[in-house]
Amino acid sequence: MNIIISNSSSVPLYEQITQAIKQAIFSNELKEDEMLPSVRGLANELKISFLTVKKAYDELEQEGFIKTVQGKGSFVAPKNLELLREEKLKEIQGYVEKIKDIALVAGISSEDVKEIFKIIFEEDK
Amino acid sequence: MNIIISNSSSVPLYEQITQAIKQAIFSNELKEDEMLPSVRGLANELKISFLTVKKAYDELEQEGFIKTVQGKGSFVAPKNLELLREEKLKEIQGYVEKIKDIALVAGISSEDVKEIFKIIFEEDK
DNA sequence: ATACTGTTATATTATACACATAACAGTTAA
DNA sequence: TTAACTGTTATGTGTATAATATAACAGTAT
Repeated sequence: MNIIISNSSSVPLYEQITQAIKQAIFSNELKEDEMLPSVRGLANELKISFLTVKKAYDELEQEGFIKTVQGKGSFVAPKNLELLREEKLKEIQGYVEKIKDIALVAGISSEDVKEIFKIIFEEDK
Repeated sequence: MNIIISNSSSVPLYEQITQAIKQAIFSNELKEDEMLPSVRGLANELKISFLTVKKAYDELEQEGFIKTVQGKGSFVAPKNLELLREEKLKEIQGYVEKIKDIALVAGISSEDVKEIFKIIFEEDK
């Protein structure tokens, strides 16, 4: 696993881990049914507590990305393309919400935002 | 001042206040040189601690939206809203570009993004 | 049995947020 | 000048989240 985490980031360590693993799953670096690093193994590798890794894995399992079996380990769940798509849609939703907040505070109309959308999405089509 | 805050929001109270006041300044509900509610006055109105209001006001002053004078009060700063607006537009542009990248990778159509946009921007009014 | 896996419990440290209380300081009008 | 407003500062409390350390417990495989 190639995971880089930063102690100084405002993003919690366990979130950085879940993000990195999701990314690995999306890019197929981690394949279906493949075993993830053990909680203690990854913790040692990253020089953090295994509890932090466990928290990340719990979140990944909660969201359906991995399956964990006590005594055996954690494994990439059978891929569900719809789930992955939902994940990306949520990400986009988050950005749109940020845009909405900015527009609201700055008195920028939804028409102005729509115009930006048009320009960006059509600029190289 | 018509400020609505929610302590169940993940956004800190003082941030909710700064956002609301920025919005009031942008919408000209609060005009240039106009006095803001006193820290204690607004705190009483919102039934929160004046320290929380002060933190919000400190942030607003830090960002140049208001000027505070001890003994007198806090006042809307001389505006340069056009520049601020331009800044915000650029910020939005950056987010839209991120969205475009995500959508491309995940095979999400611009129509789907447009749909998300519609939902988010119309959900509260 | 041993050495791996994951799980759970308890306690500690640090930080951010919000609060209450009290005292202090500047401005203004009665 | 005093009273009643403004903002400022200091101290302490409570809560939540994040991350840690340590220890013990439980399942799996060889």
